[in-house]
Amino acid sequence: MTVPARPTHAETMRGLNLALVLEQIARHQPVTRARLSDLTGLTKTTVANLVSSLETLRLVASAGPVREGGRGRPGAPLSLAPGPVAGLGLEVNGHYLAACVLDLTGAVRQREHVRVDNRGRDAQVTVDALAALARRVTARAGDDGLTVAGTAVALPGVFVEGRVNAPNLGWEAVPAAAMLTEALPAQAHGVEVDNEANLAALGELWYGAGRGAGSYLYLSGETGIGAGIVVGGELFRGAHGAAGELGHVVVDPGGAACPCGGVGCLEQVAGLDAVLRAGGIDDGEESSESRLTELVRRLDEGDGNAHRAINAAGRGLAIALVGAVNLLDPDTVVLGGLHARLGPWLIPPIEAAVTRGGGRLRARVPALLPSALAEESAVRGAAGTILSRVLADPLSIG
Amino acid sequence: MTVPARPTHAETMRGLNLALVLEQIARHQPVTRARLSDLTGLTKTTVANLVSSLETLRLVASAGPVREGGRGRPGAPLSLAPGPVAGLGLEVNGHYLAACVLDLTGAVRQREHVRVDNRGRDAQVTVDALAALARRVTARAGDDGLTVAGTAVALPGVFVEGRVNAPNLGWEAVPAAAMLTEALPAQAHGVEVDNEANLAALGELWYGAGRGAGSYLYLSGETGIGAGIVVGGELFRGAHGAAGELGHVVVDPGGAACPCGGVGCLEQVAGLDAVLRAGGIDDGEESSESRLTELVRRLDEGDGNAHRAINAAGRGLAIALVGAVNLLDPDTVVLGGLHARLGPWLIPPIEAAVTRGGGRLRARVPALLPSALAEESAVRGAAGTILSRVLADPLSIG
DNA sequence: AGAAATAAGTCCATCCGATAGACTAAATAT
DNA sequence: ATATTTAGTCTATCGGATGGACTTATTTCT
Repeated sequence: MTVPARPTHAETMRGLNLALVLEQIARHQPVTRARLSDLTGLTKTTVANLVSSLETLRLVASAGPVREGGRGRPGAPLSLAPGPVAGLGLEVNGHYLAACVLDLTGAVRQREHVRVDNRGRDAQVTVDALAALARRVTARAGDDGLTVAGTAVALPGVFVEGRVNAPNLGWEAVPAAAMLTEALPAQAHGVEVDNEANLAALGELWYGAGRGAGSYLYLSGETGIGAGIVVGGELFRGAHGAAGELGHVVVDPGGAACPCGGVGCLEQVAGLDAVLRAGGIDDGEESSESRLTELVRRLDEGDGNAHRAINAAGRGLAIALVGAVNLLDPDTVVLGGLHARLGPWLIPPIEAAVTRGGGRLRARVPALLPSALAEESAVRGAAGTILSRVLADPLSIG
Repeated sequence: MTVPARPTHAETMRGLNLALVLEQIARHQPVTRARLSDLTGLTKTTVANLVSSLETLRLVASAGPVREGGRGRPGAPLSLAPGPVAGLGLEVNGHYLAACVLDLTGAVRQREHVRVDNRGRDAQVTVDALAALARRVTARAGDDGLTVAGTAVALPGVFVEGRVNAPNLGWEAVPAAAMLTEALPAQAHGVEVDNEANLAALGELWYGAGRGAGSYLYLSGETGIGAGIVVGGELFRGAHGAAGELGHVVVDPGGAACPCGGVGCLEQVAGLDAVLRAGGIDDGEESSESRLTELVRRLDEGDGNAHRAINAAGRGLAIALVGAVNLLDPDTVVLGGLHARLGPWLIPPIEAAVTRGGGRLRARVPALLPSALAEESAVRGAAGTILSRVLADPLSIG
């Protein structure tokens, strides 16, 4: 269906085949050249050629001779090199800053998580703190023999023409990408910025609850509610990159007004503040973390207000998800953040509603899973973005 | 991001470049080889080579020497050949059968529309009638010097493992693709079957209201309500091809039960039957066509029931569309079928609601347009599907 | 009108990268 | 030890894009 916009010449062909071989190595490692020839449909000769390029790029290395006792000459097994290429993932959230470095094999080589209240802090101050964190982590990764090939940052906001609106941070039209490029170490050139829900969805896809799924909806619930939509192993971003604003789907036509301008938005019944308030937990001075823990305690105790709050949230989520499932046809739904914590109470009623609503239309009802990476989904996804680019275009690291 | 699953070799490269050149000819015709070289980034030599292949495939021909008074030697302008390659589009609907033949330039070379009530008719009978229609149209196209390169069929149903469930036709698990392949003329080998809303969305995309849009939601409203989702010029089908079931989005949590198993589905307030019933128009013997005309008459007259009915439908559609727009981020919404007819009454309130709901989050509120092709969207889209395949892979026509 | 300039299109030698198949290497089976 | 089997390398070849020289058709300058 899609025709490439650019011409294809011999080098393009080589790039595509390099990526193809590298991808198969990643998927089947350790793997011999002979097997790669079968997997890719390329000749043994060509595979040997491509592999030798990948070796000089230091993306691939021969792993120990893992034999499995066949007949003829044993093959030389190849695997992704655990260095020097690495991806750096960063995250800014209302309540913390986080960073992690992944090597090509997807292993976490560095991680750091700093609790700090970023809500309402000056954007420049937050960016500087993030840059400092990035420098620390990058330095430690360097000591470990790793070179960061790129950086991606997860932000809880919507991107409009290169500027970020992040209500939960108090950011309005902040040129985050530019500020970060400025503040980050030079080797992190070409910083990418993306929505937290999108990157968390990718994190779960590559390293967490979505690994088997191939196509799903990741629900990112904190103060705001967003969704990352994965279809056929790729993120669905919509026309302007603003897809997935599940928090403002209407779930209660007669309900309360929302700051977004609408009425009865999901966020108003299933967002963090709404749930805590309805659960009878005061704003107070405490962190939302400890207030959430308190809510969970009351739920365990059987407190009536807490249960009414979570039932309302469950009903809202069910309505929104029935709609999303009907529109998007995913095969799994992953609950993250707040809703992963509340999974034990939320999942059964939502599952029932999704099965009922439109259930007769569909061959299979999507499964509902809690996030597997908890607060790390977004940083892992961010770092993975860099790795996935390297895998898709090995020559890009020059 | 995406790595091709298949190896790339010299011939693959050629195929891609052929498609690239052909696509540019389609987009910029009439166009000279020199200009194509600029547009594609391929050398003059290569372009000349590729064009000569396209000429022997009879996909491209030199159009009259349209000069624009430049200096040097004038170029030989190339255009898509208006034959012999053509695509055949078919449609089965509750109330009619339709067919059309498009040549490569997208011109309608044959069309036929047969009013017939297919609801509850035996599927085999309907398929045979469709095949007869296809044969007639194909024969006439043949007299006109056209060869049908493929056939696509639009059905108002959901596809589950190759079988169609089409409640509005009374079809359950009908192996439509197989039956059609059997019944249709041999040259139509490899018949494709797709959802009516999807093909109508493509029809509007290529030849109708979506031509400028690039990314939109097409609302296909008759007895059932479906949506075709176009993003970046491509159809979004979801994990199992069942995306776009907008009719079963929940818009009235306390509302009526729907045969799908859910409660308060959009179809129950904005589907054809629901609107007619609420508008006080009896079932009777008349066709839904004439009943709809009657509703429009009463709306013009200012009848209270009719207005209440359409207001309820508008509210439901607004809720569903606010959700869909938030999730999918299209830049346009196109109303088709029933809702195109009722556009004058529906569009203003929906537009207001979509602007309110989530309006502050988005840079631009999507435009709302009525369908430009009316009942022809789906057949045109179906035929266009064939043409788009030829354009994307010129060698496929051998 | 003739010459110079300009642009389009063709021809040819070359280069890049994949291929097929012969050849070498390293293991097991007899 | 020898035959067999499988892995990996080497070499000639082929398909297809390239760059630059060449031819052709038209406008502009003199």
